[in-house]
Amino acid sequence: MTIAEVSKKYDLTPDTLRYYEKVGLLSPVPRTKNGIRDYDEQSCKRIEFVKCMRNAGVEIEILIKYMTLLGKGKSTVKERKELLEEQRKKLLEKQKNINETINRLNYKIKIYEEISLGKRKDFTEDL
Amino acid sequence: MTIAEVSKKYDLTPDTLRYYEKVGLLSPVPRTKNGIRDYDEQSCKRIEFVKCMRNAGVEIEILIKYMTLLGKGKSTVKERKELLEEQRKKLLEKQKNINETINRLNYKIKIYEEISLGKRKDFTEDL
DNA sequence: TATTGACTTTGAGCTAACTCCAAGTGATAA
DNA sequence: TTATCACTTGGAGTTAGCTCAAAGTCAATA
Repeated sequence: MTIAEVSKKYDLTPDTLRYYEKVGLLSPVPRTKNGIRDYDEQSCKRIEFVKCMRNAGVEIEILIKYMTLLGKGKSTVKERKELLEEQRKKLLEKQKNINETINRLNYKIKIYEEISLGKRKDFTEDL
Repeated sequence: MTIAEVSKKYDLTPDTLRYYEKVGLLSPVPRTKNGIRDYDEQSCKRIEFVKCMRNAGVEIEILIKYMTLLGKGKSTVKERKELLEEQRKKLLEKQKNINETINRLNYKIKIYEEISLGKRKDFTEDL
């Protein structure tokens, strides 16, 4: 697959794909004889994984570390597990924050709704 | 309340508090005769609100817009409601991404666990 | 043959959200 | 009185994660 195809498939710009490769998120992508990237199955899987993690806000540095461990084979399983557990912990925390904020927004929006409908003429701004 | 007290209370650095004020997230904080900030109830409420929103990743630009509308009184209720609805939509999307990623991490961690326990000697790296 | 268009590289530039620094002020402690 | 300390300001610096620009290569088309 060319970079344009992969770019379309995963909705990441070619620049971003090259950047990910440069910083070590992807093991060097195979090339044609003229040096043009020809993404294989493995590269695509990694890109999909990275995209998923990035969408959740996992830092690139962490992903580089993970990919490096992955490249070293089975001896790094324990370390990889610990790394993923740490990220999960962070995401659970983030999830909690987001849930709290959504609840707060729900409340505020409901109040504004009521004001709009004239059900609350008494409203004092409280945030 | 002094900036140091507020800083401690909300776990935000004094620099961050001054920054928030400078960019317009807080209406000018009251001062003592020597120009030292003396945070009042309203300032604290705003700080708490901003902190909650920032913890969920809501952009400062958006919050500035919201605070500006808030300052203009009841005529902006509809606009404020729309703004909050948009942010809620973004957070729901984010929540979805995070949930997906947590599920994926749970799966990976489980697999690594099994490998560690010798239950899976056959494992092929798949991400 | 000439040009188009997708690719390549290197390296600079950008944005958000802080974070830090230098220089100054004013109240309190020794 | 002198020194300390928490505060003040303006403005520069930092970090993550891209994003863009310039200059070049190569295969395919007019």
